[in-house]
Amino acid sequence: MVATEHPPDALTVAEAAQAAGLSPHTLRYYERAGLLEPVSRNGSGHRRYRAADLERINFLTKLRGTGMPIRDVRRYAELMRAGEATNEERLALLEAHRGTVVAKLEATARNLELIDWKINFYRERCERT
Amino acid sequence: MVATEHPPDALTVAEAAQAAGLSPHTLRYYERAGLLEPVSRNGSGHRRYRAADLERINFLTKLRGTGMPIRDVRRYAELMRAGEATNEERLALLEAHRGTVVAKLEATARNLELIDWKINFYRERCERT
DNA sequence: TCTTGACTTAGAGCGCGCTCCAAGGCGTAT
DNA sequence: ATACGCCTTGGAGCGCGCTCTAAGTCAAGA
Repeated sequence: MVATEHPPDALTVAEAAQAAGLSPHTLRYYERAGLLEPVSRNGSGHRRYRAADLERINFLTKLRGTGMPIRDVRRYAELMRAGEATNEERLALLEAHRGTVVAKLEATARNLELIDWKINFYRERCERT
Repeated sequence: MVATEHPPDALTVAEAAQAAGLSPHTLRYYERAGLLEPVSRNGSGHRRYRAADLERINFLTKLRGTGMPIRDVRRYAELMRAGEATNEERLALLEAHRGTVVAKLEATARNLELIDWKINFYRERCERT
């Protein structure tokens, strides 16, 4: 069988990766790189992902999905590990990231305007009514 | 003097790079990589950028600025070189890219929602009114 | 004449973010 | 017993997009 003992509701690395839309390789890499706390293991040393792990993975994929660099995600993870005292800094990190993302969205939208203009240009030239 | 003879209104690589918000290195790299037609040279073999070059550079920075991969920009440049017969394909390329960009914008906006939620969470927790 | 400084090239190097490989372990099915 | 299949690890490799280096050319100024 694949997932040996499934004690409570824990997922294997393959299952968790699938659920997160990542590869098992990537999920292990994130853990090694300090983006994720070391996840619990079963008797054979295999990773077992529980709901809390999946939630953290979900949030980190949002961070990555908005372009936050690995090193900043790691920083965020370190702050999590450091406890409640770091709430202010976590907030600052997220706010700074938000600013970056919004700026990037706006810049992309502006760049897209010229591309749209060019698309219209070609549409007319191609006599597609 | 820096820019030897400035015959009509042509810019040196440094000037053109500055105008485009790129480095001279990058501008030469784009030319080598086929993203840009070989630009004209002065008697000493130095590049001289004219208005038409600057326009093409401007457009390619929009493509790059919306995340189009180098290889696709090169493809677009090849189509330009191949003449009017490729208008349809150029249009298709730009439309496909537009779709990719819009999808990415939407995905980013969705990802940002959860991040915003988290920001609000921390704002409350930090008792910042 | 010599120095300065921007230019030229081919090619090497780099940071990022994965992605994969090799060698080995463990638990179940045959 | 043996094979299968998924797991483990450290470390190598890769694709992308620059970014820089080295060695050399050229034109102008002192």
